[in-house]
Amino acid sequence: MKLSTKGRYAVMAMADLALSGLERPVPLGDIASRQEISLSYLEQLFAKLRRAGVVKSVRGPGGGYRLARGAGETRVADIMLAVEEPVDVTRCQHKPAGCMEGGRRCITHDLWDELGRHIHLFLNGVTLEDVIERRVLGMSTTVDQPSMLEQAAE
Amino acid sequence: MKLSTKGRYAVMAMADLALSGLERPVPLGDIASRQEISLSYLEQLFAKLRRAGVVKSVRGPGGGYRLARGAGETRVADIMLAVEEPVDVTRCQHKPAGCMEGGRRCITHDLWDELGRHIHLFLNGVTLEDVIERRVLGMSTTVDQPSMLEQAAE
DNA sequence: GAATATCCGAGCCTTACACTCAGATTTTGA
DNA sequence: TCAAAATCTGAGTGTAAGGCTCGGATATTC
Repeated sequence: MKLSTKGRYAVMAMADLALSGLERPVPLGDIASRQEISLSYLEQLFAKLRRAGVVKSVRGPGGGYRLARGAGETRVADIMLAVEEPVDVTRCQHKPAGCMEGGRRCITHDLWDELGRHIHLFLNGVTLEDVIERRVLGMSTTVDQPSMLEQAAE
Repeated sequence: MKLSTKGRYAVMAMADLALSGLERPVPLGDIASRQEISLSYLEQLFAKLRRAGVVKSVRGPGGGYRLARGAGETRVADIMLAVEEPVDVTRCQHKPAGCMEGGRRCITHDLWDELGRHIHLFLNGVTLEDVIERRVLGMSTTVDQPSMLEQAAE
């Protein structure tokens, strides 16, 4: 998973949506002015989020976006994956099996693999609800690993 | 901490150095050809690594680079920090206290903070020795948290 | 039918990444 | 002593991606 401000903007906007979108759909213009993000840019991000099934849209006046599921069921990892480019990552990834000639994996392959998994595990363990309830601090010292069952259910 | 191929190249080269540099200093040309990285680019990376105290250089014929400390004491996080740009990270970081007007921290501030700490903890828990001994796989499911004492010693 | 919203695609500017080039400096050893 | 091997250094280059703008199409409400 890649990490750039694009993903951060998306999560900021989604947190804003989760906070203010309890009743009616929230127009992007509102989020744009509150979070100081360009409207057109937000539109692009939310197009991806919609295609990924993270939000639903309502067109026309009184329309806007709402969460597809509850804030407690929307994981930060889903948002990042929807918005960020699909991981390029060196010359390791785009060769089918192994990144060096002769099909061997390069010496650091496992490391990046593991780091990616690590980041994903963390972001997958944080929901939008955690974010807006400010329950995130300290999570990396007391990691709450999702159970095997939860993992398998995705 | 940023994550790009620059850091990956650096770790690849350092792993190569740890493997082949047991006796004498290793010239960058050797690493460049083995890892298929441009020599001039490697020179730039190793200049940063040297300034950070991660490697030592020996000039002249028969010279090259060697690890400043042992492979077991060289942490991946040190390599990444030496080489990667010093974290830009949204408009959160470059304002002294709080990233929104009025000194409040934005709603997602804690999240990125915690993610950064999480990544650092992981990479700080992996040494070059772990990498070349292929002991990395599975680390993120059984996280070995460095003890508080180790943390404080840095 | 006018206003409000999502949709969509093209394009622009800047920056960083990955890399090249040309050369200076230090040291070895023949 | 001098040529070769190596680290150093700074300047510059091409490309791609990130962040953003613009112009408009489409859908829906009042």
